[in-house]
Amino acid sequence: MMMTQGVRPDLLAALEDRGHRLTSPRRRVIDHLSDKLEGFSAEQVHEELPEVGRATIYRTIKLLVEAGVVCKLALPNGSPKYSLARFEHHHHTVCIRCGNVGEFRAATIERIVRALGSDIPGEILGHRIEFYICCERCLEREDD
Amino acid sequence: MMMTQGVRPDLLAALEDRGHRLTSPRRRVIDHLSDKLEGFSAEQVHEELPEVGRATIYRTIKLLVEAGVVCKLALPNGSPKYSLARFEHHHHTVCIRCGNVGEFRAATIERIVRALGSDIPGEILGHRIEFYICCERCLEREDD
DNA sequence: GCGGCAATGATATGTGGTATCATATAAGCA
DNA sequence: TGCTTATATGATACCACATATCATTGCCGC
Repeated sequence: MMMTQGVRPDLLAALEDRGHRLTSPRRRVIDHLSDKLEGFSAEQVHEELPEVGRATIYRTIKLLVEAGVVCKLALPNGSPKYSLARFEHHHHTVCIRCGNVGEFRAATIERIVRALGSDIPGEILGHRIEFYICCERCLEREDD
Repeated sequence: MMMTQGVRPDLLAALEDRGHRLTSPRRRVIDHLSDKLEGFSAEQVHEELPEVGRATIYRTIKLLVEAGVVCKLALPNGSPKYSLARFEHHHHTVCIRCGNVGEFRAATIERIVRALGSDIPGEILGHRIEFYICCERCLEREDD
């Protein structure tokens, strides 16, 4: 099982390492996010933390994304969603029923991506790979 | 080379086949899009076709996306972009310098996606794969 | 050619996010 | 420990991208 207690210091350190101040609004946002094993939206965090300004919520999440400890992904309709990054480089599964976000690493994908380099004209700078799924929990619930 | 003249009838037919009326605003939008070998945004089309209402631009593009003849993709920052669909199922390359959108099909990717099914808990409903590149034209321009 | 229903477009609203800027505060330094 | 100042905050305004509303228009099947 993933250790959840370890996330908070990582997020704090990520900001500190990049020369940002550990202000109390930022601590509050990070405390709040540390619990979120599922994906979250910025608006949702804003509703859950009304004592922290909207702009600060967005700014803090943006800093965490830039630091690589939170990732921004997109639902099929394009609406944004954030999730804590557990692995360095990975891809996402998003359950389109419950919105749960999973992570997976796949060496095969990385190998394919490299191999595709020759088919694609120009220089590959990055990629985005997301799988839209119906998760096991939601599949079970459908059987009721 | 891709035939460009053939796109317009395809787009018109896509709407007609789904029971939508071929109104003059829709024809105007489709006429305009037929030329667009590069990606485009809805706002851009709106600016270029001020005589067609904003809502109608968005509605028409949405219908074309639903019909599968236009695809919606996202830049790395998440901002949306549309492109004419040349192939049935494909993935995109987006040049982050000039915004040009390319398409590619890769049987390898589809095979990998199927194989990954066993690694991913739940049922795979769809996926999104986008490559962010610097296209050849922009690479050349950098050499100046 | 006409009537109904789909489509239009002006307007308002919603969501996700950034710019501005006066005020507050973290944290390096004396 | 308390000063200094660059950095961060948050209220507000604004922007991009889009959808909801609804009175009016016009496509197209009869």
